[in-house]
Amino acid sequence: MAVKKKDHGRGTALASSLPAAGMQVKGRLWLEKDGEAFLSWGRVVLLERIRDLGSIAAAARSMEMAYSHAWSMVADINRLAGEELVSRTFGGRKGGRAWLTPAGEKAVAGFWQLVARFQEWIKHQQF
Amino acid sequence: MAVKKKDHGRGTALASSLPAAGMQVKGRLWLEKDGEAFLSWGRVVLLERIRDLGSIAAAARSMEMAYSHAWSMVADINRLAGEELVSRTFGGRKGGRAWLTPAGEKAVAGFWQLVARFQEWIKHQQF
DNA sequence: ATTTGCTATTTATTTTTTAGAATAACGCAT
DNA sequence: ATGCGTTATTCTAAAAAATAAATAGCAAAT
Repeated sequence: MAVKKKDHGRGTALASSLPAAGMQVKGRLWLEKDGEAFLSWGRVVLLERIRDLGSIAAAARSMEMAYSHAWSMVADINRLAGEELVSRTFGGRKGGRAWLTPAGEKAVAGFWQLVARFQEWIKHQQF
Repeated sequence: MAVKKKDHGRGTALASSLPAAGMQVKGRLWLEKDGEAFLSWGRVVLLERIRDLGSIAAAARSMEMAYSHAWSMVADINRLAGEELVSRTFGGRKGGRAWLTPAGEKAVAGFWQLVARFQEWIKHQQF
């Protein structure tokens, strides 16, 4: 397998330093709202997949994640954001669909900007 | 309980930004050697406890960690370092003891220096 | 009305991770 | 030589996390 589908787990690094003597500094960032996990790598990837694929079910499948898990993540994200980052309808010929609101798009973009700064910082760290 | 004893788990942040609107940037760093986890917060705390308490068993107890888990962490750390960061003897009146080698002390100090830089960086990040 | 494929929700199962228990070996001190 | 509390090691149990399964509701299109 060329690229792992499930490369967004908890222990997985978001950034890493340039290797020196086989030793690398690895790191991970996430956002908390009122002390509760709000956005992390995996969650932001999920949001992007929802945007790209148009449904929570398809997004979950593409990440080899259980639908119920993806669904509860979306519920948490919307609740903690205090507004909908993901909107959806259900019913209809195609069963329903889900999409990112403008606030959702902003959150995704903002997270990746933060990650980019982190990657830049960590690149210059050494042990 | 004033201070949690087990505050060094995988999902626990090493650093966090100043809270803005209830939203905080949290982060975690670790070191990998040849792609395998080498030093992380929990492992470095374990090394410090070994230094302070003089045995792996006492260190594990103080962190409410199973001895067998602490023991295998020490084995991994020494293996990945390519030299002993923790030395030990066994047998004797007091059963045996463990201590940090100079290389072990250096590793602990170096890790906290890295963490300090990380905390300084993340403090100024915002989402 | 029926079909369709999703959302929504709960419950059960599996997997993974971590803790715990149990046993042997060790060697110094008594 | 015996007792002691550790290191060392393996195996089992428990806890946590993730997946899977199962069911109902929905509304557009046929």
